[in-house]
Amino acid sequence: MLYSSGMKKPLQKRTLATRAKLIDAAEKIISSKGFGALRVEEVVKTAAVAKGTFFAHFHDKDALMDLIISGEIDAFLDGFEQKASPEDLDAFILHLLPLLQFMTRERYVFDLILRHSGAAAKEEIGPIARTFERQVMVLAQWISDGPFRKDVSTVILAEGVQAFAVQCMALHFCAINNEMPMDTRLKLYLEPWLLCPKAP
Amino acid sequence: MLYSSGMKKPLQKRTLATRAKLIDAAEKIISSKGFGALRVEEVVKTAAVAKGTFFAHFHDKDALMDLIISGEIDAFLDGFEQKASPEDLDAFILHLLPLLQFMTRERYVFDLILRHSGAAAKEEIGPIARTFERQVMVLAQWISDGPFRKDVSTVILAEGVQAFAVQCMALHFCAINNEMPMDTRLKLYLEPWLLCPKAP
DNA sequence: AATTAATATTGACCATGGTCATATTTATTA
DNA sequence: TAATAAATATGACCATGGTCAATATTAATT
Repeated sequence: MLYSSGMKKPLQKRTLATRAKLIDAAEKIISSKGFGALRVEEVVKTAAVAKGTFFAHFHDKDALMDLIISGEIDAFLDGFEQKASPEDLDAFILHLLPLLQFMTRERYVFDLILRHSGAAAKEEIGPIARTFERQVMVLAQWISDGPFRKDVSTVILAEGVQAFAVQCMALHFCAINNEMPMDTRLKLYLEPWLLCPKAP
Repeated sequence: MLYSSGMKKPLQKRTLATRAKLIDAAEKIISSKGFGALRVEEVVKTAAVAKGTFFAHFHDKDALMDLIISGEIDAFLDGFEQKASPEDLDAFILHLLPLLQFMTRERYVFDLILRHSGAAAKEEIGPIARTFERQVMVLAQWISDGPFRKDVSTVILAEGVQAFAVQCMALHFCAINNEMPMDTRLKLYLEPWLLCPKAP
């Protein structure tokens, strides 16, 4: 079974070791071939365990991806919390951009993130969904610290930024015509969203 | 092969007939068991053709879904174009709601729509992606006709509405806690988005 | 009508994610 | 430490989407 934070005794050395072997194997494959090329068969072969073992540790392939990708997103958020809040809209977008670029580095990754961002339909909220909540908190802080509109709750504003970011990322995968870079498009949305009761 | 609008001679009676059989079979299955339960095997069995035939008509299962779902969305948009534009924000949301409810009737459907809304990574823009473009046009018209802000391009505003709607639908699938109905949440976003330079 | 070219259909086969009864290992108890 | 219970690991097996060389049908050409 899958041990997520707050569950009963996930102890037992062997378990942790196997789990680590699986994750290591997966990360190795991902770093050489990308997320989309990961095959469960190859993970278990690399980790030298049986196929069934994989599914004893992760509910499905998505769950492993969820875990690994959320780890990367969390690293970005850690970085965000380190740095000072951006002092204007351009800096705001520039700060955010690397995360958006990671999320769109592969179509597969973006689809998976999208699919998991709204929390699993199940009872348990997944790792990526948690990073989305955390992202809202970070963005809300940025907004609260910056020269942005004050007539709307920072959380709503932050959720809006997230929605616009998703929109931009989705359009990023669009057909030929759409050559507008993500950050340019994002500014198009965020200007009227964050700077609305215009200050001169 | 798949004949999308604007391609060469899709004629030949037999082809059209087979294609219709496949779509009919799919719709029959969907109406009785839902989109998520559709199996290609069952479609071809119901349509009394071989499995390979399915893939001669549709690039993959998603392509068929794309076609059928886009048909339903287009029906909503037809309805929207029939009726007069909503005269305030509440009516705006109420008009839109049935479409959002259709899109969220099954998790499977929502995921598929999301995946296809940003246009296939390929060269050809798919049916659902086209409905999204069309939706922007309809929403832009609504916005232009209604008592909404005029300081931003109606197309940008419409794209924003779409982004917020997607956000609300995604959150709709969230875990237990999230009991806020979609329309309530949508209003939370659209009020500051569409009514920003507030009129009394 | 007969021949040829283009198009459509077929179904055995493959790739890959996921299941589950059984076996093995670890923890607990007598 | 031996016996027992609980937790883990195993791999044959299944479900399902998708491929493709071979076959059959329709259209075009003589």
